[in-house]
Amino acid sequence: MSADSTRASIRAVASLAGVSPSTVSRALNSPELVNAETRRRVLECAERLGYQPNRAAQSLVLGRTRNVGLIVPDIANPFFAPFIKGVEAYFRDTEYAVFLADTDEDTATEVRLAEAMVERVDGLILCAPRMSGTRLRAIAAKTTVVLANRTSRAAPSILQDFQPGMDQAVAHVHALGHRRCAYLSGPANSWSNRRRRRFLGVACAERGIELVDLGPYEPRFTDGYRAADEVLAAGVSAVFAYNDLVALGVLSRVTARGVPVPNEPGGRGLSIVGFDDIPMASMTNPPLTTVAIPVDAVSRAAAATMHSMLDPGAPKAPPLPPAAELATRLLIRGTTGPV
Amino acid sequence: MSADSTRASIRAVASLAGVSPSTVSRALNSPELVNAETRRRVLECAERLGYQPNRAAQSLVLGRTRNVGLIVPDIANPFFAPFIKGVEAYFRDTEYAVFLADTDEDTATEVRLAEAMVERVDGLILCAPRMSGTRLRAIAAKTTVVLANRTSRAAPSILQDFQPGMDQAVAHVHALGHRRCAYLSGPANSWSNRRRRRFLGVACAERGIELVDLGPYEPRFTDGYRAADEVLAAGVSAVFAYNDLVALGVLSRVTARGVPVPNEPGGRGLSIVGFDDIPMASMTNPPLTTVAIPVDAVSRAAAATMHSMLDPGAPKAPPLPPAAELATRLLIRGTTGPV
DNA sequence: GACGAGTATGAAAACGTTTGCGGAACAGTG
DNA sequence: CACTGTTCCGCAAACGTTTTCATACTCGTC
Repeated sequence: MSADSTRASIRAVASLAGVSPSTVSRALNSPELVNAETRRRVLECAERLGYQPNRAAQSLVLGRTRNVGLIVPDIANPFFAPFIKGVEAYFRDTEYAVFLADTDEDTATEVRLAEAMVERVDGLILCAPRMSGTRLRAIAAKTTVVLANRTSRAAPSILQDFQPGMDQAVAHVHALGHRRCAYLSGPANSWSNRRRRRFLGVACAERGIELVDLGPYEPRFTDGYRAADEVLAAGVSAVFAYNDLVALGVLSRVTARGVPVPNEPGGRGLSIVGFDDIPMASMTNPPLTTVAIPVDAVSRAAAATMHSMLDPGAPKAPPLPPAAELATRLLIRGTTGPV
Repeated sequence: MSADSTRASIRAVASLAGVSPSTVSRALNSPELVNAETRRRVLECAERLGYQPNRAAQSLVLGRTRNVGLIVPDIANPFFAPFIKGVEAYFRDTEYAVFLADTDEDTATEVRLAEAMVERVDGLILCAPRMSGTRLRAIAAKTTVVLANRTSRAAPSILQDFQPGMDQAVAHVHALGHRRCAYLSGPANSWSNRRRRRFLGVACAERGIELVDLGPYEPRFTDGYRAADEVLAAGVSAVFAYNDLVALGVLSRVTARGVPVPNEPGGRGLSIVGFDDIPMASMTNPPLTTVAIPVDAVSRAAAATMHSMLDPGAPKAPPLPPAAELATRLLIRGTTGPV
């Protein structure tokens, strides 16, 4: 029921195999340095004793933990689930284990967690971190970090190219006849939010669409409720939400208020465009038109980058996927229609 | 950009403070053993050098890592998110860090991950593990384990009491006039599934409701699609799904096929009852009637149990919440109606 | 038959802590 | 003053590995 019964040490297998601990270590880590026959014997003895090298001792002498940390703002946000899974899947058949933590979208928690992790990992993957650039640099000084959805000179970052998706979305909405739209802003200190807003602004300006800013809102379903009423009050015919959760909140609330989605011939109604393409987005009624993010590519790229930074000679790890893979794109479904 | 620049060791602060390493260690860990003044000086020096004890060295000598592992079947299953958050929140202001891993609902992966974690943690919280009892015992022999949603003699388990919720659900459906219902089974080797099915069976038998078994299905939205068609073919007026994801899949597919939810006066239609009360459940149209699980209580109890097993003298950790807290209960929303 | 080049192995140091043991200083007691 | 007890602190061992260095042995080669 507990971790007692003194696990077999390297010395135990050494004496069982009639060799020195050094030889056991070599047999395990650098096979080419030991005689094939003794190696076989050592391995057999190790197997017999159920020998597992003590991680702490290895870490101590090697100066590395074989752990990597992964910090995301919110596990419950379905956008991050595939990201997490991607990273975990990458490291699964690696000697690394991954520490996952969730900051609850809170910057202070994020910093605390990052500090706590630094001591236990070789590298830290920060997904959409909100902390200040200074903090980020401080962390990056202490360990290897890779950023996703956030730029910084302190560490390499994996980014999506928001432009194509945003451009397609605006073109789509413009083609449907919308001329006055709203943007539901996400957290103010979020890099994603600023980028999305920027490209949206550019695309709208190019096409002569008037853009109303609302928010900021937390990227949660319930914040979409709040947003919905403001959207309706703002007198726009279409709305771009910071992300799908907010969009779905809007959809739910707007529908409940009897406003048709998408717009109806009579001029009433609202078109909604989300962002992320979370699984739920295709399950609603009507299904959500949204800008899809190549999250698998992003997570794999982040993991691979980390891996190759930690083990420069790693066998896996294509350095970086071609930029094209990271492009966003519009998925037209049921929540957008002609005005 | 990397983890170099040789962090300050305990020796460095010792020599700066003009004491021996032992004294520094004691000043940090057992304040009562050192003179107040020297302690102050040591602490100040440690602070000045930004000293952080080397975790690996501590682990090596203490034989404990101050890490706990948490393994769940699927992060993307929104039922687990609150569970994870609960555990993480509990350990946040503790000296423990938590390793989270996701098995992708795969037993082999689960075993692999558990094995990998055993070397890196002091204890393992297994949420709804699918592995065999034998395996479970093997793991429990190597480290401290706490189970959630799974019984075993090998380790303490935190369970929900499915009975009240199931009973309420059946009573509700019975009151609405349903007499022939289906159960959409979850994974065959899932303890939750067996329990849910059992109590459901009993409650239905008591009230003279005929119960049709369908499945098993994976607990995913898309499996709900598949299930929906079988449900419709089975000629039942109400269905109990293994969990909310499946229920929502059914809802989506059934609605798409033009079958009203809930039942209409004419005799057509279907009533749907889910299980878990995931956030999405209240967001659909109509919102899902479901059996809510006290997931916060379960996760906190699991974490607290682990904590008190690891540090018997822990200051926090109320041993176990009263059993009542762990009872499930029915949430009547929009997907159930009179037949 | 000595020598150089490999090849295979062991001894020991090192990694950074914690902690048992003992010693020094000091105060209190007879 | 001799003693006992306390308080504070340093020495050194120990934790389980990896790796450097040295050594012993085996082969060919001149």
